[in-house]
Amino acid sequence: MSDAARASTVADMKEGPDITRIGAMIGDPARANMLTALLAGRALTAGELAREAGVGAAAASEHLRKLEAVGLIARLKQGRHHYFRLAGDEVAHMLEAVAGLAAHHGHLRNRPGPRDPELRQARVCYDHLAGTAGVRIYDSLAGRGGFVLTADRIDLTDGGRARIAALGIDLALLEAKRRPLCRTCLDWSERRTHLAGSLGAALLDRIITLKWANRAPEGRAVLFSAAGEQAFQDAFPLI
Amino acid sequence: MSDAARASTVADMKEGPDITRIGAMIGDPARANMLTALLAGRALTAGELAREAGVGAAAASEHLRKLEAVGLIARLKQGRHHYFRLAGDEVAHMLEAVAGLAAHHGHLRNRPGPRDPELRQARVCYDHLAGTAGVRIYDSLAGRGGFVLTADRIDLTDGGRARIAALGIDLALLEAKRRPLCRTCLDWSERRTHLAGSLGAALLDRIITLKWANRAPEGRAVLFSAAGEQAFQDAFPLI
DNA sequence: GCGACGCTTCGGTCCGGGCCGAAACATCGG
DNA sequence: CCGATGTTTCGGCCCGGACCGAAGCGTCGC
Repeated sequence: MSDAARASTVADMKEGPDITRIGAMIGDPARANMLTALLAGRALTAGELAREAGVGAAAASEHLRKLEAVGLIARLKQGRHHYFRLAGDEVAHMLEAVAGLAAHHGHLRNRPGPRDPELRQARVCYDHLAGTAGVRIYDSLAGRGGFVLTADRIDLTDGGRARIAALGIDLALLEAKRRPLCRTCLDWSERRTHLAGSLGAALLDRIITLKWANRAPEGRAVLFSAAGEQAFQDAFPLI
Repeated sequence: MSDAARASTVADMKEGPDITRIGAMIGDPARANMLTALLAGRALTAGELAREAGVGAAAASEHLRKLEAVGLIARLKQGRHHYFRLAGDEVAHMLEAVAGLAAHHGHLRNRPGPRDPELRQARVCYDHLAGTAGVRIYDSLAGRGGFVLTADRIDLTDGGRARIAALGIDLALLEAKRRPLCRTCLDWSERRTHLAGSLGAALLDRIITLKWANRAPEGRAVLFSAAGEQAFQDAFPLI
């Protein structure tokens, strides 16, 4: 049997979407490093991503072209720089799901790194808050009847809406957008669900605006000030 | 810069778990087909997965060893067969996330197909009946005192022997063989035990001989006729 | 005991693709 | 215009790994 004949036979057997292309993207170390770096939610240039991946400019360009072709990242040309970002929160959600499995099975990176505790405490997951702080938001809202879980959705209750509004977030503005308001996202460090979607993004944005915390200049860490930590815990009490 | 030096530099930059190994598993077409086949929730043998993947037994064995080492699938040795299933619902969730992205961007493959419900209703498990029908045989015999369960054996009672004989099965012939008469086999679609062993094989053979059902020309499906379905339910009433 | 069957291991082949250096292209500042 | 800088494209090297056939085990059935 020729390779072409076998390939077509296999293709006929397939059921469901073709997950091979996406898996191959994550399966390469250089591309995995790029995607992990982009999980911080910031747009990075080709050169920066080449350094993150540990490869030369030529190899990086090839990788970025493939990632864009598959639809995992988006390109924005600005002057002589090419900026790249994740294509959407669905990509971030998928990457976190993979990372969760990897962490569960003990496939941790060679060196935990000095920033690892900070990352577990609070980090950016694409555009919302993850880590202990992210889970706290979810638990606080859930524990006080802030939302109700249906089969596959989260719906805010009146009480939950009031608490969100008290933080200065305009819910009507968020709901006008096509993007889902509430989504769950599995946390690889806490192995718990936290809040994603436009509301999750708005909450992170509000926390930064209120200066409760600042984003680290590089990476995904979110650093709370002492006063900000206190205000955050008051805003999202447990039980 | 040497490869080793670059690798350590990259390791220092890395944040979070290593997603590369899992991505590489999904990235190979043969392994992706295996995982997709296992997404149905049933346990499949190495040979069946080799056919699903479109590769030989040797290549399939290699793939299954790697998938098991990474923790995506679990192995259950049963006789000379090796059954494989997904390691857990988290694996399924991750695969669904990847498949969702693939479907959103790429093109859909063949849909699950009409055979799937038939397989869950009645299918061949090595040489005996599994699925809803297989479980029904076990439940009917057990519920009416057809056999008694000891620590590790199943023994037919006189009442059970009479019911088997009434179907036209020569029990003395079966017992003359060295193969165990009764065995239990875990059903992966029903998650229940059903009847295996030489009696289980004889029952399936009898059902085919009596033309209550026919085996599908391909695959494992067992298709009951309307009259055969009625006769089957009369022969194995519940409670 | 024997052969048949399913799965794994071993040895070897071969192809895809990841990488780099060099050159081409694009953009900016002067 | 010019060189400097960022990115892509091209040509070629090379290694990892996917694959198969054959041999080695273990299990089943007679």
